[in-house]
Parts: sequence; C-alpha cells; structure tokens
Amino acid sequence: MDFQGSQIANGPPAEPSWGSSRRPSTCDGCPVARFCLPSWPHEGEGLERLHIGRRRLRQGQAIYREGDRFQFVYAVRHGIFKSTVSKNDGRDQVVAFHLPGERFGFDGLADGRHPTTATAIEDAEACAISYSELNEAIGQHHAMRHQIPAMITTEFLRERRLASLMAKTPSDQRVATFLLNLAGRLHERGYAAQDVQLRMTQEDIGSYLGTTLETVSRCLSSFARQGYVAVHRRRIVIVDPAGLRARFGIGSAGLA
Amino acid sequence: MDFQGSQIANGPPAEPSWGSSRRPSTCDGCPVARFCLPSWPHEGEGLERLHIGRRRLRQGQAIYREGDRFQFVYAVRHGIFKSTVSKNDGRDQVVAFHLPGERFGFDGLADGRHPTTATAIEDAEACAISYSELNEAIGQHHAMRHQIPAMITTEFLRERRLASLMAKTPSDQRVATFLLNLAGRLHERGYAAQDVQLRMTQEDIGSYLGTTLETVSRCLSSFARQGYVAVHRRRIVIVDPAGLRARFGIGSAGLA
DNA sequence: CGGGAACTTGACGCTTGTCAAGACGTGTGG
DNA sequence: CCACACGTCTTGACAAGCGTCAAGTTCCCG
Repeated sequence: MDFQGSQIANGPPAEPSWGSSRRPSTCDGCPVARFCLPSWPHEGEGLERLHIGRRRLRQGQAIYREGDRFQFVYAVRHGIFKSTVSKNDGRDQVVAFHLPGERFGFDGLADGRHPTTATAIEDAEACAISYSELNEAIGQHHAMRHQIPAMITTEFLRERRLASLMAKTPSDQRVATFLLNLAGRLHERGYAAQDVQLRMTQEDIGSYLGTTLETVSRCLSSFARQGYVAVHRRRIVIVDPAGLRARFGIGSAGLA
Repeated sequence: MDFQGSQIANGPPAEPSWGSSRRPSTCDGCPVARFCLPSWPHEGEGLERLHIGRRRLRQGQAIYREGDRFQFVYAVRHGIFKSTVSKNDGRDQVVAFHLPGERFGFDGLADGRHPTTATAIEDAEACAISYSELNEAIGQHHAMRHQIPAMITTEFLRERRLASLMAKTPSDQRVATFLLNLAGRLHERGYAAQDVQLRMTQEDIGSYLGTTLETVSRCLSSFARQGYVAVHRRRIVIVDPAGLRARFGIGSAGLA
C-alpha cells in the first residue's frame, strides 16, 4: 500500500458542502479548507472578494526565494513544502515543513522581504493570497483584526518549539518527537495515525533537527529493532506509539 | 567601571524632545521610545489614548507565567527580561532575552494563553499595553494594520535565527554569535559596542544556546586566551570584534 | 538494464556533557 | 568588622554521544 492507496483508504473526509459561496470561490471544494479557513471569519464578511491564486509546483520548485519581495501569504492545498535558509557555509538549513492546510510566508512581513526560500518537496499546490488585500479586509472586518495576528503567531510558535527541542536534547528523542508530531499532524488531516509516509529525505529531516542523515537513519533503525516502528524505506508504521512516547517522555504536544 | 558607570559614560543619548504629546503620555521622556515606537504611527493617530501601564519588577520576578491569560503586550523600559519554557524534565529553557526597547508577550496571541514565563533577570521596568486596545487601534488607524503584524513577525524572526543557529553549529561559534549580537543590540541602544556587561548568568546563556554553563565558560576563556576578548567576571571587553567575526564566519547579521 | 539518488551500516575520533573540586565575589548575621 | 555561607564561575578528567568518512545496498527512473 503506497501513499496514494493510504490516502484513498483513510484519506480526508469528503468535502463538506459549504452551502453558500460566502468564501472565496476558489475555496469551495478544497479538501483542506477546514484547516486553512477556520480562523477566518465565515459569514458574510466579504472575504469572498479576496483573489486567491493557485500555484502548481513540481518537486524541487521554489514558490519564493530568500530576498524575494513579500507580496503573498500561502496556504498548502496539497503536497508538502519546506522553508530553508542558506547558511554561511553555503548549505541549506530546513527551518519548517508545511503540511496541507497549513499557512506559510508570513516571515516576509518583518521587512518586506522573505528571509527564507519555500520549496515544494513533492509535486504540490498552494493558494496565494495577496497580503495587501488581506490587510484591507482587516480594516473592514472586525473579527479579522485578531485572526491575522493569531494566525501569524500560531505559525511562528511552531518554530519556537523546534528551537526548544534542539537545545540539549539527544538525537533519538528529536527523531521520535519529529515522527510522532508528523503522524499527529497528518492524522488531524485524515490520514492514518500510525502509518506515516515520509515525503522528505532523511537529509532534510536531519537538517531540520540539527543532526545528520546518518543519525536519523540510525535512530529509525534503532526504533525498529526495539519494536516501536516498522520501517520500509520511506513508509513508517508506528507499531507502538504509546511506548515510543513513554520511552522519551514526550507529551502529546510536541514539535509542530 | 561597572555597568552603571558605563551607562553614564556611554549611555543612551539624551531623550529626544518629542514636541507634541501625540504619543501615549507615558512614552514622553522614555529613553527607549525611539526603539519601541518607530514602527507605530506617529502623528495624530489617536494612539495617545492607549493606556500604558508601568510594571516595576525586582530581579527574578515574573511579569507573566506559562499558562497565564494573554491580555497585554510589553515593551522593555529598562533592565533585561528572559522568556522561558519549562521542559518536561522540570528544568527551564531560555528561549529569548528582551533588551530595552524590545517588545515581548506576543506569544499569547495564538491561543489566548502565554506559552512562556517572562522574568526580569535584574531589577527592571516594562510597559504593559492592552492588546484589545491595540487591536481597536488597528481598525481605526490604517497604518497600524500592517505595523502590528510586522512587529509580531520581527520579534519572532529573532527566534528562528536562534533555532537556525543551534543546528549543527559548534558551541564556540554559538557563544561568539551570541556575544557579538548582544554587543550589537546594546550598541544600537547607545552603549559601548565593545564593552558588554552580561546581566544574565552563564547558566541562562547556556540554556539559551543549547549548551552548558561549563561550555560557555570554557569558550569565553578560550576567546580570552586567543586575544579576542578580555573577561573580568561579567564584564567582557571585545578587543578584536573583526577577528572574532572572521574566526567564525559571522556576518554582521546574527542572532537577535 | 544501467546509473544515480537515497538509505544503511560500520569504524574512528572529536566535541561536549557530566562529575567534581576549588576559587572568587557578595550578602548576611553574629 | 569579621566569619561564614551561598551563588557563580573556572578548570580538570573522563566518557559518551554523535559527526565524519567510507563502503555497500536498495530503490527508482530513464
């Protein structure tokens, strides 16, 4: 059973029927709208006038690059994106993964330029929302005055947890936390909770977790030997999530 | 020469005379207003109606704690604050230091509760700004629709740089980056660029950098042996900032 | 079927965390 | 005013975790 199969067997529920078309029309029928939209005002807020562009990207293509002018914020429609910064030794450092329904690109707000490069790690699609239009909506719709800052903060707190995770934490615990968190986020999105298909390379994971691909590989092998998981290339079945959690003292809140 | 002395000799310039009292009256005569206020609208935006409370704290006192309801955002008037999260092993992890003129507390926006504890690491004073009032101002004043999100983003990007710094970076480079960045931030605020008085313990620094106090101490000793700095207890004179920067390939942008 | 990317596994050595002892400065109480 | 205690920092020795290098395997895609 590959990822496609898994998606069909245990994929996102059928799209809810929104009834009206109060939302941007592009969002009707979007399978992840319930993750992307909930923090937005729903009813008659005029949000349907927002222009939402679709961006289709092939594996490895960047949606914006470090230094690009900030114009849009993005929401993942399908596929997975990574945000990277190039370090002074020339190599890229992964600072975040973006799953379907998650938003990214806010980092450009600080000074009008993106400090990161956002790349599709597989064929993917994202919605581009003009920030200036979104900004106008803030003035017109009371509810959004709080929603936008909350949205930004939510996305950034994910990174603070990463920074906190990497401080003085053994690498096996980092990998375990990463794995359980990824499974949790995918589960929220309707995928099997214990059946994770990694879409990123171990090099990306290592970069994200501040370690090397060899260490990631060794940790996964070790988890498999101890019976916590079963690994078949990029497909990972978490046989004993509770045990893994207990082994490393990981609460259900983890890295996001 | 202690920190007080240094402050007098090379302290913040005399307070600018703002002329009008368009700003919140509390901000008149605030020595760090030019760092705290610039991203706010200045002229006739009605901001003078904001209620800004002063909070005086003694060393070690917390201004808010993990789990507290989010009501205010804060600006440092003087002194230094740290933000910490308690890890599952019971120990605290420092996630940020807040210098005079910097703002903190936005992390409560995501879900209405602060995920961190903010503590004064020395006798300090902060301004508390009601978030709901600030939020109202967004609706009324066009310029602020962008300023608030930009402010939030700026403060959070500082943490991303930390996360990025800690990934696969040797500890001496972390300490060097921390030192140069702290010196830079203090310099912007009118203090001597090469004369840093650490207000935090080495344990705090170690926690912040994901290492131990012993390693921090060893790095500082090593820098001193190599002639980059001169260390007298908590006072650090950066004798050769360019050399230190070059030694570790640190650009002028660093950890914030 | 061939080539390359991604992954696995082993061996070795350095970095750094841990434990421990001692020095220094500061505050407190007799 | 001195003595003591405590917090903070320094330094050393040792061990372990993990990064690096290297060789080999599997899988995917052309």
